[in-house]
Parts: sequence; C-alpha cells; structure tokens
Amino acid sequence: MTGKNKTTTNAPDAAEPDTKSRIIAVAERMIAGRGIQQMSIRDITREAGVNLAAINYHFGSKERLTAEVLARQVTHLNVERMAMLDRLETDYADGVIPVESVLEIVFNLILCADDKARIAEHTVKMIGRFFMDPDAEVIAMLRPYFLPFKARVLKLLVRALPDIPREEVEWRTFHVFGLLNHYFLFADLHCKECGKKHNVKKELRRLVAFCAAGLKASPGAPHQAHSH
Amino acid sequence: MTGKNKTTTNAPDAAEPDTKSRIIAVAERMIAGRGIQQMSIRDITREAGVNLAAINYHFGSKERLTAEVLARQVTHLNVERMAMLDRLETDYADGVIPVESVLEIVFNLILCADDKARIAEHTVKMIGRFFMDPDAEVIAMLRPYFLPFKARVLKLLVRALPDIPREEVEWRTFHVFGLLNHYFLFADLHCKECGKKHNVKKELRRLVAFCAAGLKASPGAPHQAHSH
DNA sequence: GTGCGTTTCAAACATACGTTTGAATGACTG
DNA sequence: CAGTCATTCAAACGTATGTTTGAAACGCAC
Repeated sequence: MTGKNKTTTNAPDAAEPDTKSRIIAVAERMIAGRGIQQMSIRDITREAGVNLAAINYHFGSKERLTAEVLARQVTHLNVERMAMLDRLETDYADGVIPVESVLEIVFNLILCADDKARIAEHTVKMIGRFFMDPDAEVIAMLRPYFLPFKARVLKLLVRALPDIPREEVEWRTFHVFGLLNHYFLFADLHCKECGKKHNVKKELRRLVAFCAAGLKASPGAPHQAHSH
Repeated sequence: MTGKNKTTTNAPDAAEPDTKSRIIAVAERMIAGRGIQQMSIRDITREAGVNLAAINYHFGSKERLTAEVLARQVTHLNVERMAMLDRLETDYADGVIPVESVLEIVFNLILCADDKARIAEHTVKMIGRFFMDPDAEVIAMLRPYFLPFKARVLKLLVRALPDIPREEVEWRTFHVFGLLNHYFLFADLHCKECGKKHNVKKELRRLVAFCAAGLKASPGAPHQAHSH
C-alpha cells in the first residue's frame, strides 16, 4: 500500500527524490518559516511541484503529514541523544556527572546544524515551532518524543546538584529546555541584530556556561534588597 | 468619529461595558488561548455577544484590532516599568545597580497578575503569543513597545557586570528575555505538571536567582571536559 | 415629532482552505 | 497484448474565514 513503489527506474536522482520526500522537505521548511497552522497544503504542493491531491494521497491528511514531518527528524535525533547519555553514564560510572557535560548533550543538536549537516538549520526551528504551537493536540504529539530524554536529563541533573532541592532543579531544568527552544527559534534573529554570524561551538559554550551557572545558583540566598 | 459616544446613559455598568471594550477583552483572552492567527472574528463576536460586523465597524480590520489589543495593556505596563527603572537609577546615583534589582523589574510583571490584578493572568500569556508569532509583521508591531525598555535594561546590566564582555552581556540578556517569555507561556503548564499552585513571590525569587547567576557566570571558564 | 449621526443587525460576498472524486497515466506481471 | 496496480492529475465539494452592504434601531438636538 504505502510501500516504496518508486518507479523502478534505477536512477533515484538526489535532486528529484520521491514525491513523498519532496513534500516532507517543503513542509518542514514551511513549518519552520511560518508555523504549523499556517502551513498550507496548497502552498506546499505548489512549491514542491506536485499535485494538490498528493498530500492526501500519500499521508491521508494534513495532520498526519505534520506528524510524519516531526517524526522524521526527531526519532533519529533522539536515539543519538540517548546514546550520548549512555556514553556519559558509562564514563562516569560513579554517577557523579558534571552539570556541564549533561548540558552539552542537551544543547548539542544546535551543533548538528553546522557540523555534519544531518539536521538542517530550519529543522531545529521547526521543532521550536512545534513546541510553541498553541494547539493542545500539537504539543501532545511532542510528549512521547521528548519526555523520555527530558526525564533522563532531569535525573542526571538532580544527582549532579545534591545541594539544590529536587523541586528547584526541576523548575530550573524546565526553563533550561525553554531556553533551548527560544534559542532554536530566535538565534538567527539575535544574530541578525548584532550583525555578525555566530560560531556554533562558541554558542554551545555560552549556553552551557549560562545554564550551568543558573542551575548551580544557591536557591536560598536572595540578594540584599535595597531600601525603598 | 471614533470618539467615545458611549450611549449617554450615565450607568456604565462594569459588567456590560462598551462594545469596543468587550471585543478587546474577548480578543485578548482568545489570543492568549490559541494565538493571533487562530483568533477568529466570528468566534470573538459570538463570545462577546456582539454583531459580526462590529469589529470591522469599530476597528476597521482584524489586524487593527490585534494592534489595539496589544497597545491596550502594554503601553500602561511600559510606563510603569520605565518608572521603576527611574526610581532604581535615582536610588543608586553612583550607577552601580545590582543585577538582581534590575532583574526584579524585568520579571516584575508576573507579580501584577496576582497582586493588584491590574494585569490578568491571560494578559502576559497574550504578550507571549505575540512574541512567538511567526509572522514578521506581528513581531514588527512589538518593537516600538519593548525595545526601549530592553535597551535600558541592557545598559544597566552592562554597567552592573564590568567583568563580562559587553557582547556576552548582550547575548545573555537576550536569553533572559527569552526565558521571561517562555515563563509567560508555560508557567501554568509546568505548574500543572508538578501539581502544586505556585507562589508568585517565590517564582520571582527563583527567576531572579537563576538569571542573575547566569548573567554573572565567568564566560572564559569552560568546565574541564571529560576525556573521550 | 422631525431630522441627524451613530451604532447594530442579518445577509451576502469573495476568498482560502482541506478534502474528495473519477478519469488518465504509467510500469510491471501474467 | 491484456490486466493490475500504484500514482498523478484537473476539477469540484463543503466549509471557514475577513469583509462589505444596506436597512433597521437607537439616542439626542432642534
């Protein structure tokens, strides 16, 4: 049925792949650009050079297309991040993993956009759009993909920060992921404002430094309020 | 023309105000709930109990309505925040203002939702939706409202952090505001996940502590990378 | 009461959207 | 060659949207 029946011509030119793949590629770019609800079947098919009915034929509905667009990159990305955590846990067999090492993995996917080009620049932006979508069904789609990783990161951070109350670490970790998402969506904008193209490695160092300090901050020590 | 011709009946009941005000109130709640592009003229008018044509009559277009919804709360909010900065600068005449004091003002508007009820809970969420909107025209609308305050905060933070390079402070401040926005949109969600209703004062202390530590972090000192 | 300006109302308009349909195309199998 | 299957295509369907229209309703001044 939905199987690969790709016109047995044995020259699957990379420039003109599957209709299905072409749709997914354009849809991903469109979601990154204008958001999920604003991505239109008609615009996608026009830009991809396929027929209007192609999406409903290959995916069943617009909603199922967005689900596949999400799954496409995220599943791959997830196994990679999980593997990184595995390596980290075996390296630190005693269980005391530095906060910075965990954060490096959390923020690592911004590197992929530059280094190995496995994940395009607009891919992370697309993920950001998913998280910022107001629709409850959309964010429900995200849960199975991101919750396991987040839970595992949280556990490591709780262990790495024995002096901080667990609930406080949870709160801070929640906002670390929020910052990651904000970075996905607006890093290019900030880059445009300040004029200079950023070095990805440097950005990773910055993110880790900022968040590590925030995570480690003494929670019970508010500053001395000034009088007024 | 557009002047207040509010049916000279001298009983402007608070429960049933202007058609215009009622529209704005519903629109604000709707933007907070489902986003700007998803807010529908028809749903607003139905929920507000006014005629479908009322929006185009009173505001001219849907776009001008959203502009007024934004301006409504933000202008008020801005003069208040600016006044807070004024007071802070006179208090610290020498110019050395603690980072925490500046951050308290930045995050202060989350307090308004609880304390004086001048700004409803959904108002901050609405502002968050504006910032997360993919449409370039929408975020262009925000610039004049928020840029002056942000610029002033940045200047204070740069002065308060003489050991951090200016560009680094800019980068970090950018993400502090990102965190603020993320808080607007998802604080209730995190609250729902962890089950307990949060104390607003405590949340403010947490935000300030986290961001202050991040801002002050030594930028040149990456952690000792573990081998592999 | 008459006239006037503002506001409300039901109805229609034009456009965009996701989806469905049925015929046409093309490739492989028997 | 005939048959079967997956795929493509142009066209239409139904619905939702923002906007416009012209008449009706209302309040107020003369």
